[in-house]
Amino acid sequence: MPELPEVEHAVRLLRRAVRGRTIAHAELRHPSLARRLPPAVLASLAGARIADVTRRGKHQLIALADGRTLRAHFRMTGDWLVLRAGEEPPRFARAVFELDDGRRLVLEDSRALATLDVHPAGAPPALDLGPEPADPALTPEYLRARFARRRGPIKPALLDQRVIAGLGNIYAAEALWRARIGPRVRASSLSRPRLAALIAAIRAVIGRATGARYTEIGAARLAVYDREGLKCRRCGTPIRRIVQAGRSTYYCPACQRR
DNA sequence: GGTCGCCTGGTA
DNA sequence: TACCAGGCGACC
Repeated sequence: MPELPEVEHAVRLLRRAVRGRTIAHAELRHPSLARRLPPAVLASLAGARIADVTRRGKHQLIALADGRTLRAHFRMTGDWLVLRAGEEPPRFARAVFELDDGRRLVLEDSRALATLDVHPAGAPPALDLGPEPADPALTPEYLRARFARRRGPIKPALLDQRVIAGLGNIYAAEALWRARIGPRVRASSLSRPRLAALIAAIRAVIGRATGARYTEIGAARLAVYDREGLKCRRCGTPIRRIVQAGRSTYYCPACQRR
């Protein structure tokens, strides 16, 4: 379940598995998805050839040869499975796409918060996302401008996808720790050098979105996330947990400056 | 800006 | 039984 590297991993898997294939049949297995995709739209996916799979932020964009875009967002627990012909979809299969070669592409999502949308040809999704972490357009000057009128703390601001696309709760906390910036510091108060350090930290923790999954990175590599009460890897002070904008924030109260 | 709701599960 | 969960949009 995904932050940007996990989504990138999923996109690569998906591209390799389904590009060039045609959807033979599409089926939804949860009412919250059915609410988004009317039966007629779902039925219209049959016969569509998959031209390519790309990513923008945490959105997966499945380009269909007829010009439409099938957009998938994993939210908290979504993932793709590719089943060989005859394999049974698992308990948490929320959408099943049967392909022309008999394999089935399954959206697996225990919490059922993931979304699927179909965008008509000629009307690609308008996502209103900021630059990707790896985008050279992500500069201290850019962040200065975006944060200038924000009164609130930096941590929730980093989760705003309109500012930076793809940063999630874990890596926002990790990046702030690396840059030694306290999560409650006002976004607008950060100087250019500190923003430069923050950008470098974001790139370091996200990696190059090489597709390493959180579970494969292993919790041992994380500096603060989910480490409440454990010693800061830099200074030994116990890590603290607070709640900001309804999300957990983990940080070191000693070496992350206020 | 903050809080809640969406859903359902895993874990203390 | 209660709390927590990697996201995000609606609402105040």
